[in-house]
Amino acid sequence: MNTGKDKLTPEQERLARFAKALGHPVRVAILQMLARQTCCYHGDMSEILPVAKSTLSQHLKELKEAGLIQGTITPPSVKYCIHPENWALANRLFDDLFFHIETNTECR
Amino acid sequence: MNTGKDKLTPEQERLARFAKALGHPVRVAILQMLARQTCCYHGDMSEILPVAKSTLSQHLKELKEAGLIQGTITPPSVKYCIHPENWALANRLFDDLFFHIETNTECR
DNA sequence: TTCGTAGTTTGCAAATATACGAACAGTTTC
DNA sequence: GAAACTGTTCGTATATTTGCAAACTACGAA
Repeated sequence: MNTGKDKLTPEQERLARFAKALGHPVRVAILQMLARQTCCYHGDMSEILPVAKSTLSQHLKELKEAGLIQGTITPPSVKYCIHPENWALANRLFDDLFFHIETNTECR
Repeated sequence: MNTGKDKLTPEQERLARFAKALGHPVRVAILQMLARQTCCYHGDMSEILPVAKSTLSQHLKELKEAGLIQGTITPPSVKYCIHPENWALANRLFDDLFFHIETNTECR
C-alpha cells in the first residue's frame, strides 16, 4: 500500500546527522579549533572550553560518532583532528543545500 | 576570578542554533524543497513527507523559530518560504567553519 | 609498587525533542 | 448557519540530550 509519502533519502539523513552534531555551541567551538589548527589535545580544549572534562569527552564522542572528527591516543594525551573525508562530505552536503536559493530569494 | 575558560561567542551560538534546526531529516527535506522552489504550501509538504500533519507543523515551527523560514497565511492554505537574510547568514557561518581545513587535511 | 596525570565511562537528574491523535480555530463554500 | 477544508495547538507518551561528579582505566614516573 502506497500512502504517497516519500521516504527520506540517505543523503538527507546524513546531512541531518552532521547538522545535529554541529547543533551545540561547544561542539561548534571544538570544530573551529580543529579546523583552524589541524589538531588539538583534549587537555588544551578542556582548558579553554567552559565545560567539565567529562562533558567535553561526551561532546568529542558525539562528534566522533557523527564522523566529523577522529582521535588518536598519543600518551600521555589524546589528539583529535578533523576527519578529512567526512568533513569534505559534510561541506559538500551543506553547500548543496544552500546553493539553490542564492538567485531565488523572492517569496512569490 | 578568571578560571581561564572562554565563554562561547554569539556567532558560535547562532551557528549551533541553525545547525540544530537542520539536525533532523524531515527538516532537511523541508528546507531542500523551499530552497529549490522558493516556497511551498504546508499541504503539499504534508503529502510528500512521511509524518503526520501535526508533526510537520512542529517542524515548521522549529525552523521558523530558528529563523530559517517564514510563513504567511494565504487562505485557504499557508505558504512557507526561506528567510532570505538569515539563510544567507547561515550559509556564511557554515562556509566560515568549513573554509579553513581545505588546505590543511593532514593530521600531524 | 605506588603515585600522579590524562581521559573515559557510569550514574543520575533535569531539560528537550519527537511523534501522534484529538481538539480547536480560521476561511471558504454550500 | 452548517459543512468542508487547512493548519495549529494541546495532551500525552517516549526517547534523547545535556551536564556534572565520582569512579574507573591506562600509562609513565618516582
